[in-house]
Amino acid sequence: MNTERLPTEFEKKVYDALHLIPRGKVTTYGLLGSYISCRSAQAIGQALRRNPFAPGTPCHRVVKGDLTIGGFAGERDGEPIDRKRRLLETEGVTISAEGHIDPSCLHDFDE
DNA sequence: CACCTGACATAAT
DNA sequence: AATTATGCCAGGT
Repeated sequence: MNTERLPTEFEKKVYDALHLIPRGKVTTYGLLGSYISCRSAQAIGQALRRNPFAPGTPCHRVVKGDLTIGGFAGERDGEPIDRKRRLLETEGVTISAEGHIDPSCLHDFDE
């Protein structure tokens, strides 16, 4: 067994950043990347996609730079996305019918 | 709006 | 160990 790999420092940063996000708020991959000094949002998305701590890690609180839902559970559309949407709304995040998240729900790491 | 490029990390070969 | 392929993207043309 032991087919699972250990979480890397990079992933730890990503998960830790997620824990900094208060309930009812969301952040973007760009902001997260800026916080962990990573200019690649894709690497972050990959770390979230693995989500070794799921569902303990609120990966659904991360959205795209366009304030769109983005993807979830490795899916860019489908039911997972609908669940993510509902989850954010349940936590207090306002989302438009087009999938656009209210900018007031964005969380800043510098504060 | 569609497409390509750039930047970063992991898994697979 | 090195290279290739891929991945909840971002930004620019």
